[in-house]
This record gives sequence, structure tokens and C-alpha cells, in this order.
Amino acid sequence: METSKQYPDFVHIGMKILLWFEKNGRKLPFREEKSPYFIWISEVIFQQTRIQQGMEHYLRFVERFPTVQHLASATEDEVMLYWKGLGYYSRAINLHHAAQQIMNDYSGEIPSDYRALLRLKGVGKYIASAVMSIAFNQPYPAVDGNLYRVLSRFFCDDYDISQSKAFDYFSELAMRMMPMERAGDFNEAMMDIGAEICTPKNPRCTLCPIHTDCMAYSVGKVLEFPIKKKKIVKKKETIDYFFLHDGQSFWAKQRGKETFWKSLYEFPSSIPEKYSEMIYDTYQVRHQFTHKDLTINIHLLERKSEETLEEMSIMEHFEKIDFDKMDNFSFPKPLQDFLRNKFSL
DNA sequence: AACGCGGGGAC
DNA sequence: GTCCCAGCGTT
Repeated sequence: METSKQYPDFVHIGMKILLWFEKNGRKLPFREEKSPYFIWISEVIFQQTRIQQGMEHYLRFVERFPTVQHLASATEDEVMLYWKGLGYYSRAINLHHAAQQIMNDYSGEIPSDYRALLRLKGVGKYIASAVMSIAFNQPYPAVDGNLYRVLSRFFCDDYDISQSKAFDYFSELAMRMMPMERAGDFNEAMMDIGAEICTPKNPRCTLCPIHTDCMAYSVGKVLEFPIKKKKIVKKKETIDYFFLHDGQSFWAKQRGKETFWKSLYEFPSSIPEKYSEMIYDTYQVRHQFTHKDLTINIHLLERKSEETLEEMSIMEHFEKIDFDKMDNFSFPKPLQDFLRNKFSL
């Protein structure tokens, strides 16, 4: 098979992209000084989150944890507090763990080595390549969904992106375009084109610096790419919660790390049979996950004295949380909304 | 190789 | 409401 370094036959396309990027690239805070730490954090936060959606979280996060040292020495609960609302909570747990790996194994310095980066929790081939290219200007292609879309359209390539081999395949294509001495700029430029021009729907092709070279554009088939053969199967699931409070506090418990909403807090999921008559209302909310359609029933129980509540054996593993202290805990979005709407907090 | 994991924007 | 977006860890 031909290798990219031997056949950089589309590098003139990469040059067009760089020229466009210098005038039209997004100005983002972590692009100012190219600090490996800020690049790493931004890649983890924005890997599956749009810039607009996660920017406030990013700014808060790096203000509170400005260095690897700050992040490593924080408690996991505090890290979760700054991650609250971003979703995919294992990212935060892994990020925290990786910060401690960097303290222990690399004296607090982000390693400038692809293999070493891959050993960090939460760092896969994409983030390792992004850090290597953007922070250290090494020629690694940052292959993500943007790149699949831009390249499959540019080359009119029907390679199935749901196959795991697609990563290597499109890495090869990217390397044929990349001006080697400006890998970081090239990768950032491709992300910007994918996010703002070569979008999944309503692509703004005429603004694209390479649309006159784009093979899908030339035959009017842009929207047919990329090809993804595997489709998502959505499952249904129901959760019952029992909301107990004494007017000042309510009961909650931290979730485990087995399934979704890792390490976030939730309400009791069951109560002794004899208390079911205390239910006076049920608040139902549907919540859409990518792979799951969740129905949440929050059963409100009549206000009881603290003594009564403490007697209930089910309460043993739960914490009593004051309504006015709830911001110190990380709740899933629907439970946060419930608390805010139902009790106007 | 297959599966689970969030939340928000566009329409 | 419905549809869409995506890398990483685990198994």
C-alpha cells in the first residue's frame, strides 16, 4: 500500500486550507499560547461537545484548575462539580486520573510523546494526535468526525466510517494533504472547516476554500457523504425515584461508576412497601440519551419529620442534602431541572 | 469488533 | 417532538 509520506500528492490543497485558516480560523482561548495542558483539556471537553456548548465549562475549568498539579490534587467530587452538565462523565473521572498519572510518571509535564500520551486515561489516538500536532507541532493527523466528513466529501470516498479501520484509512488521506511543518495549524483548520462549513446538514460549500477541488461538490453529492452503515439502536428504560424531604433537606446518594451518570447524585430508587401510600404526586420527565430513551418517574412523598425518615432503613446509605447547599453536588440534568422547577431554587 | 456513554442545537 | 452530532474504555 502506498504510504502518505511517499505520496503527499494533495499538499497543495493543504496549503489552500492554511491560507484560509490564517484569515478565517476561529479565535479560541486555548489557541493563543498552545500550552499542552490547555490543549489537552480543551480536546477532552470538546471532543464530543460543540464549542458554543462547552466554552463556559472550559473557562471555568481552567480557571479553577490552571495546571496539572491543581487538577491532580483536587477531589474527584470537585472535578465533577466543574463538569456538571457537560455529559459523558467518565471523561471527567479519566481526566482527573490522568492528571495524577502525569504527576507520578512525568513530573507534572505533559509528555511530548505519542505513545506516552496514549497511556493516559481518556487519551486515545485522536487526542494524542491533536496534542502532538497542536502543542508540539509534530505531523500527526487528528482524525475525528469532522475529518471523516471533510475528506470523504473531498475525495467522494464511500469508505464506511463506522468501521474501526476507518481511522487508519482517513489518517492516510489526511497525511497526503498535510503540510508537514504546520501539522497543528492544518489540524485546527480542518476542525474549523468541519464545524463551520462542511457541516452534516446545510453545508456552506461556497465559503469553503477547497470547494472547487471537492469531488463530491463537483457532482452534487456532498450530502451523501460520509457513509455510515451502522445505525444507532435506541433502547427504552424507566427509572423510579422517590423524593423525600423535610422542608429543608432531601435525600440523595452518589451513583456508582458502572453505567451512566457516573458519580453523579440521585434520589432513592425504592422505598419500603408500607410507605408507598405517602406518595401524593408523580413528576414524570422523559430524557433522551444517544443510545437510550429514558423515562424518569419522580414520586413525591409527603413531607415527614426527620425522625420518621431516619427510621426508614432504606435511608442508611443516603445523604441528607440541604436545599440551599445542592449546588455543591452534581446532579444529572433532569434531576437538576426537577429541583429547580419544582422548588424554584 | 461491538457496545455504552450526554447534552444541546437545528428543524 | 425528532433527528443529528463522536472518541474512548470496556468487554
